[in-house]
Amino acid sequence: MSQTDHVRETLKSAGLRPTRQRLALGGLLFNGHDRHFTAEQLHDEARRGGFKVSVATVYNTLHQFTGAGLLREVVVDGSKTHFDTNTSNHHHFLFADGSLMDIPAGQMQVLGLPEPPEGSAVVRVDILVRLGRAA
Amino acid sequence: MSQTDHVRETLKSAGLRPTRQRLALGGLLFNGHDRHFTAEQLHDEARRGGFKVSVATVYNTLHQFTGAGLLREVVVDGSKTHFDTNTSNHHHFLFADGSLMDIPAGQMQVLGLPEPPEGSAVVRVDILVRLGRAA
DNA sequence: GTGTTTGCAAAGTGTTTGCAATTTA
DNA sequence: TAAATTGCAAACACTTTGCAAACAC
Repeated sequence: MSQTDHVRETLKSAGLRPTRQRLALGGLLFNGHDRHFTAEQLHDEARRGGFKVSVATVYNTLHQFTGAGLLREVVVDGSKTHFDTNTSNHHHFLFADGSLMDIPAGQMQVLGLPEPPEGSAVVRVDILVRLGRAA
Repeated sequence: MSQTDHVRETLKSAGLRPTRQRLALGGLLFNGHDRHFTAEQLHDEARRGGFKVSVATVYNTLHQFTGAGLLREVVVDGSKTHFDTNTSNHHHFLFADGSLMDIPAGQMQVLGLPEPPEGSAVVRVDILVRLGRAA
């Protein structure tokens, strides 16, 4: 199965029409490698690769992908929104330069988490490990 | 010691001049209760209390307070910046309505955190427990 | 064909900045 | 009086929206 077919298949199973733009952006994202990126980075990458996409479409597409469970948003600071192609349960290292690295949740465990207040339930636990230069 | 004197003292020990604006905003914040708020909320609160401060000054002041270690920023989503008067080591519950509640770090422990990559060191670990309505 | 998607530019948020006027020490 | 701080409005960065044209099925 070609890479294009794989993306086409991914979109179809997510209920998204395989438009030219979605195929192009999906081709950059769903290639087997986990990656972290912002809308701007993906837009730049697409244009450098010769694909003409508007910023608005990149944003729309990323939100559609996220809504379809193909991407996850990662909140690391107030400015840009970061997306992650790894949608499984995991956490992150945040490097001093702003880049991210996944930490598989499997090897981690949080002890002592208090019960959430009456009427609420835990939806997700996000752990962000902020890193600096070694001492 | 009056509340005003307490704020004045707090500012002085942080190396910040006790200007009218800082005293007013500090008075709203450093009253013994831990609170979470955004710049806009604090600005509204100040004006409702009859104090005229510009948005720019609220932002400047919050950043000065943060730089002086009197406040902490809490990242919960890409939109607004949240500030926290609790500067000790702790984590957060994020309710469905966007409000926050502190979780003392003392009772918590994270197991299985991998070593940070060569050349970097852990600066801080932030845990955000996202809550929804109970099932 | 018919409903969906795109692109553009304009509007919207939240936040920062430049600079003259004001205030503090 | 000298240096720090404020307020305003304009500038900013990122993101969303409205709507006609283009496209997928």
